[in-house]
Amino acid sequence: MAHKPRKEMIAETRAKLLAAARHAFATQGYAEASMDDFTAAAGLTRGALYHHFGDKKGLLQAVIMEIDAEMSDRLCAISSSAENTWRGFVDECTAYIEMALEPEIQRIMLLDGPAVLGDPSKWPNQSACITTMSRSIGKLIDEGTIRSVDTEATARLINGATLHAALWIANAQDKEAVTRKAVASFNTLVSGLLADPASGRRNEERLRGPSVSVP
Amino acid sequence: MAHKPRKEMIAETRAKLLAAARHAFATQGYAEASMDDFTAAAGLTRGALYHHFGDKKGLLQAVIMEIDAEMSDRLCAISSSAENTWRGFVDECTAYIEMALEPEIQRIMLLDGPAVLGDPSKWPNQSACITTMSRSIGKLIDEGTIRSVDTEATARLINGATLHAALWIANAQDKEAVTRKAVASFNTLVSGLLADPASGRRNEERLRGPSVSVP
DNA sequence: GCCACCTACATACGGGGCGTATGTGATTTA
DNA sequence: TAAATCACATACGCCCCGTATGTAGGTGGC
Repeated sequence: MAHKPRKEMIAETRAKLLAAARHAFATQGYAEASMDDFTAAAGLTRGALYHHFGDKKGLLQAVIMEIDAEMSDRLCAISSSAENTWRGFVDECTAYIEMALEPEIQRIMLLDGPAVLGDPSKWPNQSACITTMSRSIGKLIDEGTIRSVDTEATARLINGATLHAALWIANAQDKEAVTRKAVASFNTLVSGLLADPASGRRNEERLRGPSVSVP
Repeated sequence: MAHKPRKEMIAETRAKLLAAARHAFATQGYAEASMDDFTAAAGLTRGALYHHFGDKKGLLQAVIMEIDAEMSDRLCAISSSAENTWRGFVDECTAYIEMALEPEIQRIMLLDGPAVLGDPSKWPNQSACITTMSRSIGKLIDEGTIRSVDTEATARLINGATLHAALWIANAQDKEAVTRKAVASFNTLVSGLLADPASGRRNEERLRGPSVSVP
């Protein structure tokens, strides 16, 4: 195995740079992360970085696309394995909150990403998470479970609500108590979407229990 | 009027620095704004700035506190002048969306602020907007208009939802169409809070019309 | 199989921005 | 009026980004 094929070597260095940057951005934040430092940690120099990603923003964009794809995969897996569509939708939302509690996602996707690259809806990946959630909402409308609303608008509203809830939880002292409050309020809110409010309120009681777990 | 009193001169330079920084942060963003440049634009130097605000972050914090106070005042005025509590609450939410459409607020309060200073809930001012909204929700619960939910949690969820809606609208091409969709979905969502869903759905029709105007 | 070429990456250079240390003139206090 | 304080300016060094240039190893044509 004297030499790996060239393409493979290139992909490997690219991956190493991406991983190093991702780690640095997650732990120190975009602004504080020195390109010299984390390229050196990957056994490379800034030259390689500029060759592959253009500039620091381009690097962040690449990191974000990677994380976004991972998040989307996780959400799809969750919603597709639920017993019914509505339950899958709620699971998806709570999973979103849980993901937003992860420091890496919070720092890169929720704080630095929007500040450096602008509104996520304009990101190249078109924020796959929103797309996933929009699809779930569309299914619920087709089923007649929820009222006929604009899927993207609703997805964005819910997205924003859960996201902020996660930020709140992550910075709270008593995470469990705050999580419980947030989930309860969230369930009340989304019950407004249901076509049959009465059934929604029955469901709500059932859901209030094991919705979100805190690490 | 040979010389103004000293205290007044000091307050004046502080205000000049604050205004210059606020303008620079709003138009160029925190990271791109050069302290040398905008202090010079105010007829001063970085020395004055470090004397008054400690460092660049401290300056941003001061700017944020100023804007936050202004936003809180505006929201209070709106909710207190409504015909009833629920209507005041909805007005408050739509006003929040409108404010988030202003480039200055969007850039400083929604993008750079959280990225540089961390979660707004930990800001010194405790984000007066959230407090204002929590109070409104508390009143609605006392009235029996809405169901008994945790006020802060609900305020944060709604806050996040409206905020994201605003970001979405601001970056859309057809702002009016997007605004209409967002407002409609928002009304559907918050109807989940109402104690009497049926009355809520009646109200909703009434509200769907002139809720948010786009500049 | 040799040579010109290209590509992936390293090295070198310049500029700008932040933070700090130090200086200075005006104002206050005794 | 002399000393001390304070508001602000000046000067310096460091770090970090982006670009321009260099180089070695692989690639393709003949």
